[in-house]
Amino acid sequence: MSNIRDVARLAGVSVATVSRALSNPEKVSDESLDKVHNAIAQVGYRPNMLARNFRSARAYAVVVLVPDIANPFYSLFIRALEDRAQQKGYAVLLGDTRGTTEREIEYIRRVETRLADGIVQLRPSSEKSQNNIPPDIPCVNACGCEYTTGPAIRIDNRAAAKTMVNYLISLGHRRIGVISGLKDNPHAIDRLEGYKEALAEAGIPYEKDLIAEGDFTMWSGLNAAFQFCNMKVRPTAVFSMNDEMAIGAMQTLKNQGIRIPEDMSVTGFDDIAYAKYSDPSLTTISQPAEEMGKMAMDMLLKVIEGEPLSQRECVLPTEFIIRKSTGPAPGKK
Amino acid sequence: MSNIRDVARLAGVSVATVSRALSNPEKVSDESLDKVHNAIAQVGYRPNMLARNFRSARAYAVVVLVPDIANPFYSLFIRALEDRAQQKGYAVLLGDTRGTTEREIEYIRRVETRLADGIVQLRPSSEKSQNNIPPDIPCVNACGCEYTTGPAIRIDNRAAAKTMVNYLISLGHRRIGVISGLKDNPHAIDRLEGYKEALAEAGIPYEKDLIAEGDFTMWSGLNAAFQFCNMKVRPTAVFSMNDEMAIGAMQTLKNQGIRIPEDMSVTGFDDIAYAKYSDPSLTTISQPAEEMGKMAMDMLLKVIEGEPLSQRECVLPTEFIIRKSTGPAPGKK
DNA sequence: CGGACTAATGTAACCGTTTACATGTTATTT
DNA sequence: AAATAACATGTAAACGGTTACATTAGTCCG
Repeated sequence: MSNIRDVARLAGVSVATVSRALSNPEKVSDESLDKVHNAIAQVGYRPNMLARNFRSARAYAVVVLVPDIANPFYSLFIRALEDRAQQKGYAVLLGDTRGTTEREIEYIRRVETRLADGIVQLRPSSEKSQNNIPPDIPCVNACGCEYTTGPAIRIDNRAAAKTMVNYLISLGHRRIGVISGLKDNPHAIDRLEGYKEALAEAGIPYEKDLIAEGDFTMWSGLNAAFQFCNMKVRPTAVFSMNDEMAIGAMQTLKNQGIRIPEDMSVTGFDDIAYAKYSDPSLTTISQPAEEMGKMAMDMLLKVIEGEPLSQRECVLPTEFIIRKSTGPAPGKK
Repeated sequence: MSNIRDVARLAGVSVATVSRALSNPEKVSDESLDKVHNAIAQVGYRPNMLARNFRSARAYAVVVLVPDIANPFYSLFIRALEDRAQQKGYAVLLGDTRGTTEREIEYIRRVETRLADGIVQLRPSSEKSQNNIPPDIPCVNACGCEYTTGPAIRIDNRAAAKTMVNYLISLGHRRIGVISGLKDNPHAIDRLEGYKEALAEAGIPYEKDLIAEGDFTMWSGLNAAFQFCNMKVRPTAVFSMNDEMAIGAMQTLKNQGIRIPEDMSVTGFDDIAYAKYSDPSLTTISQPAEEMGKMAMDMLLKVIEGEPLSQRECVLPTEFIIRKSTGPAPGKK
């Protein structure tokens, strides 16, 4: 494998000139440039980026900490993140933590040992939930909530949830079930807040029994729905905190002979690709996953470069999408 | 940031001893080991992996070339791949090509410039389809077909398709539509081969009109289904080459008032998570995505280390899963 | 007791770049 | 014509580890 010295020798110039020809061509005469390019072509030289990175003390890589890459919302986000990273000359190291702290720490070590320059954190974190990332390492939280500290990209979960519940209320629903995420999940907390606000403003009392806990998987949505089926007085609408659980729940409801939306309305959150193709298609909140991925990368790069951020956190707008899984409450028109 | 020399000075030993204490502790006396560990703790030393990798001329990273990370089959595969990579001390560089050759080449350059040690290729390739990866760089094709050359992990697409079509035939179907991938996609070619074989063995003539071309997206499945709806004599079953297209197709069929499976059976391929929750749940072929991811990583590591492979290609078994989207052909029982 | 061997450690070269600084050449200014 | 600036290039010192080789001290054995 040829190195920069081979090229220099063959071109009849110094290594410095070769190096400059590659990274600062404007500082090199056209004549030298030619000689260098010919020599490079002749020996099939490829600069050793490992050496370059070592010298510049930069990995030109970022790790993305994601609870589960198989989750379609995350994969959409990561696709956009990676796209932007590639444009900027950075690599993306995949850090699927499977939700474990152990794994997360292993990946954080990667940046402590210089194999990556920073972290995009997709685990929603708040001041309460433990944060394993030391304060001195560049990081942006791309799935933040209202209590997230440090650089963050997020949506207004509370407002989005409130919009959705307001809509259900406007359709005449008064008993609105919730399929929540795990109780301590920051997103679940924010969204539940929005739910409560909407109820309060409509003068509907909050009932704890109407909250079923899930874990954002279809399977948990499927289970949660049974809780509603078995109630003496069933809710007429269910607000699920993500699309997967909503899809799982609809499965249960249909199996129990409950028609959607005639007997019960169901709503989701995220607007994953399948939401449009579920039966019935799902009324949901669309998160700008791609926009978030791009911004997270841009923001992280600024932190890495030490540039000041124009704003500590960036709250992106969501879109409210009405499809066929929601309708007037039974008995109303 | 402290380096190995700082540690050596503080511990009162040489840099060589520190280096050995970290990578070959058995070559160092207990006494020195202690001194080194204390010094490391005292200055908070973290070895600079960039330097280590540079010296060892290894990136300890592999790139995974994937046409689209948002495709659930791929993300499942990658999750497993990454898991294994992490175990073996390797990082996974995400290389979402979006199907473009340009992108693919940019990522291949990453290994030519030593930023990665090898490639896992998820784009199905055959001798015919262009292969941009130079023969000297370690690579395993993890989505191979019958004509894939070089180290490969794959399933027997032809046999799996044949099993599926045989099943449909056994239910009395004689007009069986196909939603294919792009004509030149190696998977589509293999699977179509299986389809033809099954028909031939049952004495059913092959009709070109029954083949609708899609591109593995739900949207294309949705479109393809119209082609069948508009036929004078509709097929009574549709064999889709992946689950997404099947789900899209079912959407169209249901909208046209065609009942599944009473009027028309629909089958998929891949067994993505949503296949179980679609309406009706989808009869499909399950690919061992996780197993494939693990094996691909193991295989690539062998190629990188220069170990001989016990077998050039590894063909993994698929599972045939019957759900509710298939039933007897109309009129049969 | 001396030679051979082993274990622990140190010294310094090396990996392939980048870049500060020095040098030489040519153009521009006074 | 001398002084100065601008440009192109070369020399060599980093960067932070690893490791071949040299050195020293201690052990074993005939």
